[in-house]
Amino acid sequence: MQKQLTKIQQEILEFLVESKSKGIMPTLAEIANQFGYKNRSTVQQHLQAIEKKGYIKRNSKLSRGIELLLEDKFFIPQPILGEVAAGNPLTIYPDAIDTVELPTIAHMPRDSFLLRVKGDSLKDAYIFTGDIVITNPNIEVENGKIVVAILDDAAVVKRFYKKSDSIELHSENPEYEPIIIKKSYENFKLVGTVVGVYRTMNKKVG
Amino acid sequence: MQKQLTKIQQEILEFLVESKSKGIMPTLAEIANQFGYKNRSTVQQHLQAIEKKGYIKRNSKLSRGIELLLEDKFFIPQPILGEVAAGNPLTIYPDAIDTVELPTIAHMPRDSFLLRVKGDSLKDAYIFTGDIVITNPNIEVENGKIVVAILDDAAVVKRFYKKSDSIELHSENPEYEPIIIKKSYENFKLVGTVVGVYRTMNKKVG
DNA sequence: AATTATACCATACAAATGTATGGTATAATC
DNA sequence: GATTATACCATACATTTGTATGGTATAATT
Repeated sequence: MQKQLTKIQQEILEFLVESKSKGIMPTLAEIANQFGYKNRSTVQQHLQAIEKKGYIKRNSKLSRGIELLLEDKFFIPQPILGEVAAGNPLTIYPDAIDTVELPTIAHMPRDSFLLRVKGDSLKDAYIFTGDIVITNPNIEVENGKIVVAILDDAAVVKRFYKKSDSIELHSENPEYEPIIIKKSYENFKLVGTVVGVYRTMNKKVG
Repeated sequence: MQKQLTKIQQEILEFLVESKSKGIMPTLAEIANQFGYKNRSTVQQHLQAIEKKGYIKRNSKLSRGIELLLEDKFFIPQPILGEVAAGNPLTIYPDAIDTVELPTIAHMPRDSFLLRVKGDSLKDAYIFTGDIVITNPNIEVENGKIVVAILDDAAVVKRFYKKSDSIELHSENPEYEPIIIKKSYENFKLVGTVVGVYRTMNKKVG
């Protein structure tokens, strides 16, 4: 069991976790700057205290060498941009509707975003309500891949098939009919390709 | 479209991706050391070339300040240590049996490892054959969590319940009976807690 | 009353770090 | 034949970085 951190130590640790989620650990100077300290020694001493209590490990003389221990106990909120329907289309929201607490284990590349799935039309592709799909708008959409698309101002996640004069969005669940979009139809936009599915085990599922 | 990298540039870029997956970008000196260069300027010039071709961004004067662009095109092979049965116990392998290409989006904490699931006893917890479970041995096992355990030299992934004089491993699939282990039984060992599930979308599933 | 933990500051220093400049050599391209 | 890209080297330098030491002040604990 870890010892209790003081409020300031907790704030510094949170800053470390947040930094790590952005991909780069801060230097002492950057931490000092963040908290308005005029001196790196102040930070140094806080870090020593945090290390002594077992939350981090400082790698001697290595720049940006702070390691987070107990990584999976640190959670950072990530915005969820909307809910995406695996069954019938759902409305997509302009701003983040919710946040999901991803462990620092799940790094977000800058150009990807998260969507939470609602509905069960992709259940035969093993994607379920509550799953977070990692969506990348910069990956070329290919036949047979699972994509996120906006159709009439609603978002869907479906398997993509390009035909000669139309685009078909298939569900894997036979209860749902494929959506067929004629090429002339304008209220259709591909958002991105689903590159992965991530599910945390923090909350009991099922 | 990106310009073609030379072989050396490609190797350096791969080293950067690998480093990032380990959580910390290298300094010029560390790269030089890795490739046997006697001088940081050599690295500096390679990085300039890689940046010019659009693969990375160097943040001026910032230590370890290399950013990876096109992150989702970078995949790093991670060893899968074995197969884990969600149904009946499977043999566990001493060494890596395979590798999976995880995108850099899925960060591996140093102390976690990957196991590939085989079997469908956890299908009601939405874990299926082929899924990669991220397992952390340093997280306290709690009631109701999904854990990996070794039972008679076979590995299983099940939901964990501690009773007064026994441990029960439950499947979510009613077709499988719970495994009940008496406290006196010795050929049982908890391996770790499943902290996440990752599934790539590269191969067609279903 | 004495001790300890916390929360800052200033000053100092060796090593690490990114950067710059100039040089050599080879292969490919124009 | 001239130019350009590639692939190294050496030397140099201003900053950055982690670390060390010593100091002040407050609150909590013994």
